[in-house]
Amino acid sequence: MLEERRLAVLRAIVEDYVSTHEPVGSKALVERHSLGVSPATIRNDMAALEEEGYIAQPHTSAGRVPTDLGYRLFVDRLSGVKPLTPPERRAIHQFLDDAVDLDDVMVRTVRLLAQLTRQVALVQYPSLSRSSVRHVEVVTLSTTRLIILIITDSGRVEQRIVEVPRPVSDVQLGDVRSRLVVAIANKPFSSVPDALTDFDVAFAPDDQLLARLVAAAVLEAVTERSDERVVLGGTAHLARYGESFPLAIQPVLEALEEQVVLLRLLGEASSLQAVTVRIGHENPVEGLEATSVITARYARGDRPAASLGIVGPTHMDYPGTMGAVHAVAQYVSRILDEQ
Amino acid sequence: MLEERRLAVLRAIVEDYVSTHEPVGSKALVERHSLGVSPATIRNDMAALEEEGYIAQPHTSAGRVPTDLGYRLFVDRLSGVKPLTPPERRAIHQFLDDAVDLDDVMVRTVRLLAQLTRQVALVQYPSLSRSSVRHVEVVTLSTTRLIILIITDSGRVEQRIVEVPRPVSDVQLGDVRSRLVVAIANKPFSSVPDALTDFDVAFAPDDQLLARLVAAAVLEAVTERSDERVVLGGTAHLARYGESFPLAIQPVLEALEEQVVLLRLLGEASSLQAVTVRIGHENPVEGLEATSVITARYARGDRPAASLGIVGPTHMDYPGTMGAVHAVAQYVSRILDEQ
DNA sequence: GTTGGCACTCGAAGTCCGTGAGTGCCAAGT
DNA sequence: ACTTGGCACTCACGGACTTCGAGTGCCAAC
Repeated sequence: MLEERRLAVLRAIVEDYVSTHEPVGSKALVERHSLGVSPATIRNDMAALEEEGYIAQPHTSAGRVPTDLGYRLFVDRLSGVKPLTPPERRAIHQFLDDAVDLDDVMVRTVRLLAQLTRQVALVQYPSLSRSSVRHVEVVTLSTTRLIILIITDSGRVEQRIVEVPRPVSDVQLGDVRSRLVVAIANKPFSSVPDALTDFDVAFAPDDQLLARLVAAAVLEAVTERSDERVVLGGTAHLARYGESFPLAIQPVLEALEEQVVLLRLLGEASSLQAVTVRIGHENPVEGLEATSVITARYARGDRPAASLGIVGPTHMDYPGTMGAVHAVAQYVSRILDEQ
Repeated sequence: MLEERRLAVLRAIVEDYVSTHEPVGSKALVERHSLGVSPATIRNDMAALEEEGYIAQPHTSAGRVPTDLGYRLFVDRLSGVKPLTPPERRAIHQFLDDAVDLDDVMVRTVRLLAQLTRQVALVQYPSLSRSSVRHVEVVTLSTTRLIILIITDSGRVEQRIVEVPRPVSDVQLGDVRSRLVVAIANKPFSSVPDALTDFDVAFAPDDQLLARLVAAAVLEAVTERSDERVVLGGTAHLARYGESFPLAIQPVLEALEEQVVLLRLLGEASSLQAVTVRIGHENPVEGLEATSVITARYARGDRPAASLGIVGPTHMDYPGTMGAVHAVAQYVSRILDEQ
């Protein structure tokens, strides 16, 4: 009973603080929520909550503000995931259905997510590591430059440019191409390294160097996890917090410019269904101590593909944002599946 | 004599304001620059300059600040383009020489430019309109989905996905592919539309729909100026102006999220050699009234390819920034040329 | 055309309250 | 054993007031 009300108080504090962005006091709390007790009682609960580390006062004689720990408890036990409204769902549909290719899906998704959540959005390209090779093509750009194209079953195209020391004849090229196709076409990426070991030995001695170079480039394209590309959008939302809040945007913008950082933010998402929330200091990235990251995985068919999510201030609308991230991940999965 | 000193005063004001970001007064001016006259004289000149609209006072009894017009005069007549230091040149070299493909060149360039100028950097992909088709490839992704790849002579790969109503046989596909190659391989983009008119009539009636769909996709890829892609970087620099300056970053970030806007910023650059500077309100984009844009064209071989540049507050170091933009454009031209 | 002098302006920064939201604690009430 | 009203206390915030000084325009003298 007692414990229960305390949690209700915490929930109310989080909700009020998120909507007003101002420290919330006992009196205001009683007025805005029908808690059925007096401010004095609330004060006792607040003192307890503060003791336990869930809330804090910016200074004596100010209202309370949730701590990271408070948000954590709120997310874990006090809030659900708010489903989207039908109009929102419809908007997602319309927006994503018009996408023409994979790049377009990614760009549209990031825009959509930024718009829905009014936060900075991140979308990772589907992982290559579970893709397979649909087709390989080798084309000359000039006499000593080749471009190798690897088309995956997901419609993604990886390219690598190879410089060769000596001009390549059409015959040589044809030879390499056909052997390459035989070796790796329709094989999963994971088996390509095996398939290409000793790729060069079958060639005439003069062509072995060429074969080696091509094989190396293919290998690089397949293993180098260049799939780890992240699209970013909605950074303007960062500027919305009119300096009044403890969110210095410079370090955040800086962090977001690093692909590596973006990958780390998205990378550690857990299970497929759930939405992952990382709050404030829980976040492994320097410069983002005052932000929370909400991510979800999306899938292609039955296998997880990659993650998407948002970055925003810790005092955000968790239920709503989690709902949006979840919904978008689902829809992206569906879109990819259709293709 | 008189006229000359007035210009010297304007130059001094711009230089001081750019370095201190504070309105500059007559006394400070005399102290920091050896103008050889007294503050009172400077005041007279300042009054004249203000009369003519080159400088303004934020409020009575404050120093002067250059107006957009003042910066314009400064750029046109008072400042040169500051060449880079040898170490800087070396850094550019090293940084760009490691690029492995076109995407990489673009990404590295934008980083480099942002770092050198400490401003937001923009780099446009080389124009496709002057490219020619190196090779075309058609590959099936599933029975009813094809992917068309167009490899340009600059090593860029354009892709389009085509949905076809009926499954396509290997024979049909081979037919389409070979005819497509005959029709457009090694032709400049500009002549592709002509080359593809009536592409379908040579096919068997049953295959004409397929041919039409493929031709349409190729045409779209070639004409849709999808070359108009801009890479953006260094947005964190926007946050450097600690709120103290009349640069609200939100509208700027918003503007920079629109590809269309970026293209407009880069699009109207003038001649190949010169660096274009657009100051404050001269800028055609809403939200960027308080920023200046400095752009330069880069080339591939002898033909202009596209533009790159930076966006920053009007009170920036014009000579240095112009130097950096110019130098980077040159180096990018060189790199592209080598490839 | 230049200069020193001088009165004037006015934003920035500091100081000094008054106000009020908010707190913690306590004793009384249920 | 909680809850509650009462009460003294704290302290950030905002307004009013003042001081300070950089900077100005103007003018008479050089």
